[in-house]
This record gives sequence, structure tokens and C-alpha cells, in this order.
Amino acid sequence: MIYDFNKIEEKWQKYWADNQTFKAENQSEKPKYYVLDMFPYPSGAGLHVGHPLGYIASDIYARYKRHQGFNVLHPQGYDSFGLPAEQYAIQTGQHPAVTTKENIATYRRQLDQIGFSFDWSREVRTSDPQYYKWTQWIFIQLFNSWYNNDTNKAEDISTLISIFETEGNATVNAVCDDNIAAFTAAEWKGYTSKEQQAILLQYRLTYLAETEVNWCPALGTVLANDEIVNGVSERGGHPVIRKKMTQWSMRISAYAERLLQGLDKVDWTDSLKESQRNWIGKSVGAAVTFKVKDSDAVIDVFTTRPDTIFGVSFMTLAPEHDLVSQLTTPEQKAEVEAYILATAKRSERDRMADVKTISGAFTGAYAEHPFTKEPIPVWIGDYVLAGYGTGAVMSVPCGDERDYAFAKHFNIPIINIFEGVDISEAAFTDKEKTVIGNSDFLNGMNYKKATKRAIFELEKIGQGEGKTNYRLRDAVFSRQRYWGEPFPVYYVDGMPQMIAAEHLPITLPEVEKYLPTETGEPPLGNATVWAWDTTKNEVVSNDLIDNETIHPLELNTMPGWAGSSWYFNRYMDSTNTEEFASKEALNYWKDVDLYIGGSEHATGHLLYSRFWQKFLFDKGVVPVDEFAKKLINQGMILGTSAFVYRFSWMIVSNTDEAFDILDPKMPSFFITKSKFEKMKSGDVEEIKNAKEFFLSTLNEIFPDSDIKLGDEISLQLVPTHVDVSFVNSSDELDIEQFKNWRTDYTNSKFINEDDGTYKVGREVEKMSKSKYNVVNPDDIVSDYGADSLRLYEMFLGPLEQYKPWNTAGITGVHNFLKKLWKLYVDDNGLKVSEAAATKDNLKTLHKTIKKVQEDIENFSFNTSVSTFMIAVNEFTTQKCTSKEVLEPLLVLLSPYAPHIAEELWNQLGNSASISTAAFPEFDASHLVESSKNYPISFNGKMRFTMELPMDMSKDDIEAAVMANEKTQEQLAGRTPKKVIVVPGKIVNIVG
RNA sequence: GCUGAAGUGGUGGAAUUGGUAGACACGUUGGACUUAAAAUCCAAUGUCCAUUAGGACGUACGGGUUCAAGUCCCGUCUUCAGUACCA
Repeated sequence: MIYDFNKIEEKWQKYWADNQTFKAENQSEKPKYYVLDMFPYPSGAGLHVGHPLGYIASDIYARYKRHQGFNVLHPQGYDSFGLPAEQYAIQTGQHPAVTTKENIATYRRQLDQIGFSFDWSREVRTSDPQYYKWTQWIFIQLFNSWYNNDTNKAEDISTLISIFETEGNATVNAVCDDNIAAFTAAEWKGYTSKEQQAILLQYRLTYLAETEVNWCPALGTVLANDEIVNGVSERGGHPVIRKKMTQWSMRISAYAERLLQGLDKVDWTDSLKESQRNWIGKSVGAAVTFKVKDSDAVIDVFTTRPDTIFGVSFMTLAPEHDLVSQLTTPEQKAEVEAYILATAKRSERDRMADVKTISGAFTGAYAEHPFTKEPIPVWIGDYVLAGYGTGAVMSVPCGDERDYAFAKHFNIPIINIFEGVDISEAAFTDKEKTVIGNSDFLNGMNYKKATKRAIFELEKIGQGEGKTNYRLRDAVFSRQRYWGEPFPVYYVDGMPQMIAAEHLPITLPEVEKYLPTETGEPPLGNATVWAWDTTKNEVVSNDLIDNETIHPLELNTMPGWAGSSWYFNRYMDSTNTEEFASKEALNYWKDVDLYIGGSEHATGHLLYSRFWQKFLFDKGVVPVDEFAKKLINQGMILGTSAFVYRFSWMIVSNTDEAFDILDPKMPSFFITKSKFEKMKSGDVEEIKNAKEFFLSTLNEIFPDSDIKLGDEISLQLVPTHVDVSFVNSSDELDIEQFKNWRTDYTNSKFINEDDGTYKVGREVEKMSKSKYNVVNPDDIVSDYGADSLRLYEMFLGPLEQYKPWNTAGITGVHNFLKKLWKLYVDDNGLKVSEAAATKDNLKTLHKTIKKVQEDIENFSFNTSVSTFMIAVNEFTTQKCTSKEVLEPLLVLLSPYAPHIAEELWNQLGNSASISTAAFPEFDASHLVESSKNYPISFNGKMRFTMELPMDMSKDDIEAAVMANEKTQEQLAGRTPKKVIVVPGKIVNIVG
């Protein structure tokens, strides 16, 4: 009986689906375990072999946990709002919902055939109105909340209003916009409703604010930084400028400190936590206010080095800073405006990354030093970013490298305030060694003392205070796109109003075109039925807008991260229509025990999700304030691209009329890899051969033309991507397939290796369609089976690492499965016997149990595949047929290769699914060794080994080793200076 | 630029607390079986020197600590990822 993997896999996939083998219950006697994958965006290209990597790892873990007796929740769904579907809609007119549905169907089919143990009854789709109803609901909760610094949590906005009504805003300790004017209770009551709403908006956890965006006028849309290349749009190459726009923002900054502290509670990788810490960017320092000479204006800055305040020799504002136009003197106006225009064209990332180009402009204005009252010139410079801190810095060139470079470049004086330090060549940035000088009351102090004193003095004169700053900026939550969650928001008199929760979901309206409107409004501006009727509580036609009872709806949609910031909670109770999940379900599952996904989400998804979780926790909606206990990042599988090497010379024909360069008979010439490399390095012989081949071939094809070569230098050697499916495991190109690939390759001519094959070059690159290196899991599954695919993906290397895919290697794991099969089944059927296991059988089994269990718990899946191979090799050598060891082996293997394990388990006479079997118990007694093969080293170099009893004493080992003739041979008469004996490990003889 | 990660044979990778570098596979070479091919099985395979015995070198590069370093320390280089509207 042969190993018919296709039949076996289909059979068990059907069995699992029919029996709902992996459906999780929200109540159980068993302990719970929640294994989650970052859900995929269903792209039109379908899955390639890189995508399932993390899913296979989490599936192994989920199946392992079931064997361990846990009630496992292992769901899957789709992050189905996003740009690609919208882009496709713009190009083709296809509704994104239609393409998304098709793409999901493809994904589902592909996922199913890999044999994942997902509980599909809990599937979620972020673009499903029944799902985004709750995303909208969370948005409303955020709108109706403010952050109370005294209680250190989010509270309902009504508590804030009642404070305003009784005390005004002076006593409120809230996270809010800067510079909110103070008002009394009486004033509050006197405000119009609109004025009150405007004030409250400055406190809400989601609010409208002006934010800077990358605006592309030609495309009529906002672009992400990575959609901009060299200052122009990636698509179309249109100019992009920085522009202010009113958008929804999320007050994530309110949670900065808790997001930072919470990292200590979760078991995530250190590198990921470090990224988040860095992103949050806590810095302790001071806020300092500089007065501007001859003006009422003040410049607020934040500095981490208030100790260096006497070193300030200029101020730098971001070119976008509000004060710039006000401060600039008429003489400097032209220069400043030109500079602002130039800056607007640069992306933020450019400005951060490029430290070599120093640019700026003098505004002509002067600030006043808070203590010396000396004038300080005010500059603008694009190294200061508007969105960071206050968008202005006090520049201390002696203590900051960028300030130093700026001062040098513009010949601004550099004041040295450090004792005993030479700053003629570079700034001095070492806080630890700082001794302040030339600084009035700070003289002689170290960094710590001077910082305290400077803050004290600033507070005394009312021009500063100690402050903790976070780099974390509030997150922009509006997108000028179609394919996202609509906001449950309408506008009355320009003020946003929430639609009551019972009327949700507000579903996406139909539009004619998915592009921005001609007036530059977002795509929802094209909708004709997009107004809110406050009496009927439904979406009605725009024509009915009367601004009395019928009002316009919000035209922006929510960003991609909205739906993904809480989906892990929805899986706990995904079909609930009354609540986003029931209390019982939330309290039972609580949080994710293991979360697997890509490290590229480190600061986006993973930070926003933590933010929402903490908010929902404050509101009492979820029981824990961190949603994932443990998180593992899987690496990426890269493609192994294949290259053919095209060569040609410029050709000259003496008989023009008889020869046409566009002649369909005109061939392409390719040279094999090793010869290409010789040619490239200028090998004369190789070039001569290629040239002769080239000429003689052409003259053969065009006998009537007398073809000659042009200039010697005209040799063209071009590596070209070729589809990896045309190449075998030995890098040989299937020339027939290649010729049939494209019409212009049909007549190709090849210079081959000396053995007659054409060998391609290889290079590891990201897997992508354009590089022809995409490998489809469907093909792998049909050729080798899902179990082989699963094993091979794990076998490739450590989960977290980036590693190249090479289909050729899969024969290794496939052969392993065939060998495994043969251990159980031969031509006559099942050959497993009731024979007692031998000592060797038990040793192999228990060695394998130990290693595999350790590996799974350490997420080292690649090494357990090797372990299985070793076990099967050993059992084969031992001619083992004993059920006593072969049955538990199947349970060990089943998380990795579930189909073959189920099949053999079934053939052994078990009627229940192998997923219900208990994981085998490790028994150390089978591994006890009585002797050790000691490596004997001389000066650290291993020369030979000696078999010695495990219980031999140190002295006896030394004596036995010294008595060995090989030892004497190695020593050649010398007396060793020292003999190191580490019992059970090694012997090292020094001398 | 900043932050994070990685660098070991022809290839993917293994190596417990510092203790036999290259497990397990792929590829390559040779052999068995076969009319032949496929499949399967066996053997060799880090590089260099040597007929063998054996030896030298070897974990990106340069130093250091140690009886002993892929592993620890210092410095350098290279590659990849993130960098706030790709998902």
C-alpha cells in the first residue's frame, strides 16, 4: 500500500469539517488556551508559500495544546478592508466588496487544504457590517470619553461636563489639547451649545483636529510616506506637498505611560518591546517658554537638557510652525517663504534621515533668553518636525550634534558651557561627564543637579516647568478612502454628532466612482444617499439635507487598523448581535495566550490594539488590559529568483534590404551561468566564443545578409528574471518551457554548460509576482501533500528568521514521510505488531518525546522535524514494528503532519481523532547511559575520543586518559602542565 | 540618520550553562537494481596539503578574556526590517 497523500489528506480534512473536530466551546472543564494568528488581508494574488508559515507554527502549537488537555481556541478571519481592493476598484470599476469576497473564497480554499485546525465557526471579516457595527460602537465610546489623569483612566464625558458645570475647567486634570482657555462654571453655562461642543472636542479621546498630511493634488488624495518616492507619488510621479487637513485623531498619547508600563507585564520579545518603548519615546525634561522681542508671541519648547539653557545661541522652528509667518520680518520674508516651499516638498522621512544636508532660514526675529535677556535669533530649519513636541527647539550647539552642525553651517556663535571640554570640533553630548560652566547659577553642577536647579529657576520666573514628554503622537484616524468603515457621525452646524448605538451599523453607501470627487472630497462625497435623518434615524438621500432634521454624514472612512485593533475579542463570541462579545465569553477566554505574526506590526497594529484594549478595560468592557500574554514574530519566507543571462552585440548588415532587425526570426541569445560570469569578468576566450556563436547563428538564420558586429564595446549582458517553475533542483533550465513562455523567447539560442545543460543564476529576494519567484502552495500540496508542505516550512529554519524558499529541498521531508509510512505499512498492509518494544526502541522513542516537547515549548519547530527524521531512521534500522512505540510516535508527529498521523492512527484501530489523544509521557529511565565517549583535547583541539564509564571519578578519568597510548603519542615526550577534566563533558590536556 | 534583527560548507540550517563545529536535509560525485528511465537503496562530500597515516586552516572582519570561544567582551563591515496613511 503506497502513501497516497492526496487521498488521505482530502479524507481527513473532510472528517474534521464534518465532525467539527476543532470547534471550541465557551465553557469547559479543561483549562483554556487561546492561540491566535494575525489575520490576513485577502489579496487578489492568493496565498504564496510564505504566508502560511506563521499559521503552521500556531497550528502545531494549538494541536499540541489539545494533546496536553487544553480547551483550545484557534480562530481565523480576514482583515478585509484595505487599499489594494480599492485600487483595483478604481482601475476596473468592480465593487471592492465583490473582489474581497472572491479573494476570501480563494484564501479559504487554500487554507483548508493545508489542514489547519481552525474553528471556522468563529470567522470574522472586518468589512462585514455585522463586524464593523462594533468597530463603530467602539468609536462612539471613545468619542464619549475623556482621560482623567487623577484617576488615571478613561471616564465618561458626562463626568467632565458635570465638573465644568460646578467648577469650570481650572481643576480638571485631563489629557487634552494644548492651550485650552480657562473658564468658570458660570462661563461654561453661558456658552452656546456649539461653543460647549467645541470645548468638549478638545478633551474627547477621539477628536477632530488639523493634521499635516502628504497631499497629492494630481491624484486628489493623501499618500502614505512609502507611496512617495523622491518627493513625488509612486504612482504617476505627481508632486506631493505637506498640507493641513481636519481629521479624526485618537488620543493615544493619553495612554503613553500605561502602554509603556504594560510592556513589563507581557511576554513579548525584547526587541519588539524595545521598538514600542522607542516609539512611545518617553523623555523627562522641561517645558520652557521664550518671549519674543518686540512681540506678544512666545515660543514654547521642550528640552531634555534644561541644564544647558545658558548654551542657547539660537532657536529653531519647524518651517510649518504657526508663528513663522507672524515672526518673519519683511526683509527675510522672501527667503523664508522660499524655504517653506522647498520644505513642503520633502517627506518627513527624508527630513529625518538626511542629516548631511543642512538647510534653514533666518526669520529676522529674536527671542529673549529667560535669564540673561540676551537676544536669540530665531531660525527655521527642516530638521525640526512640526508634529514632534511643540515643533520648536532651543538650540544648544555645544551640546547637540544637529544644533552644532546647523550653527557651524550658518556661522551662528557656539557658546561653550561645559567645563574642561573642547568643542571646537564637535558637540559634547555626554550627560554623565557634564560639568556646567559659564552658566551663572548652574556653574560647577553636574547634569542632574543643574537640571533640577534650572527647572526650579524657570518655575520661579514663570517661564518653564519640569515636564515628561512622549514622542508618541496622537494617531490620525481618518482616511480619504472608500473601502473602510464609515464613521457613525453626522454634522450639525459643523459640529460632529454621534449616531445612537441602536442604529448601527451605518453601512457603506454605494458610489459611482471610487475616486475623490472633483472638488477634492473623499470618495464618499460621490454618494447620493449619504445623509442622516435624525427623526427617522436612517440614512437618506443627500437631496433631503435641510440642516434641520437631516444632516450630512462624515465623508472620511476609518483606517486599516480600526478593525484589527479589537478582533481578538470578537473571536470569543463572534456571532453575538447584542454585544461585541458576551461577558461570559470575555471572562472565560480573557486574553490571547499565544499570538503569532510578523514583526512589521510591532509599532502599528500592536500598539493601537493595546491602546484600545486599555480603553475598553477602563470602560469595563473587557476583563484584562493587555490582550496578548505571549507574542512571537515569525520571519518571512523569501523567494529564490532564477536568472537567465541575455547577451548581444550591436549588429551591422551590409545588405540592409535583406535584413530586418524586427524580423520575427531574430533570436534572443542566452549564456549559461558559469560562462556568463567569465564573460562578465572579461574572459577573452569566452567572449570570443560567444561572439562566434552569435555571428554564425545570425548568418545561418539570415543567409542573405552579411552581418557584422558593431563597436567592440557594444556587448550587452543582461540578467533577466525567469519563472522559477522552469528550473529544476540542479538549477537547470527547462529550455522548452522557457521558449514557450513568451513569444520573443521562442527562437532563443543558448550557449550551455559543457555538459549540455543551461544553468540559471540564483538570488534571494522578496517573493513577488514581478520577480517570477512566487511559489503557490496549491502546487506543492498537489505534488507533495499538505503534510510535506507543513513539515518543510518548519524545516527551513527558525520561525523568527528570514529564509529563502527553494522547492527542491521539499523532497527531503517528503521522503521522510514515505519512510515513516513504510514503518507502519508494507505491500501486505499494516505491519505494526504487538511485539514488545526493545530497549533501543524505547530509547529512540523517549529521546524523541523529550526533544520534541522541548522544541515545541521553545517554538523551535525546525529542530523537531530533524528529530523525527532521526527517529524514523533509527526505527527503520532497528526494524521496529512494535505498536508500543510506533503508536505514541504518531501523537508526537500529529501537530506537524496531522493527516498522515490521523490515517495511521486510524489504521492502528483507533476510532476517535488523534487530536483527542494525550501527549506521550517522557520517561527518563530509558535514556540512562552507563558510559560516555569523552573527547580528548590537547590545548583545546580534539584529537581522539575515549569510551569511559559515566560514574568514573575525575582522578580515574585523568589516569585512564594519561595511560592511553594515543595520549603519549600526542604528547611526544612532553609533560602536561595541566589536565582539565570535566566529568561527563570533556578532557583537555594543556602543555 | 534613528531603532531593531541577522551574518556558520555549494544551499537551508544544527550545536544545552563557554566543552567533539557542520546534526538533519538539499545538491553534487560514485555505486547497486533496471534493456532503459523513474523510483528505491548504499557510500563519499567544509577548504587545503598528503598515496596512506595524518596534518594545517576554518563560524563576516580586526582585537581581547579563557585550559577551552560560533557562543563572552571591545571595535569594524555587510545585509534585512520598522520609521507614524502598504497590510
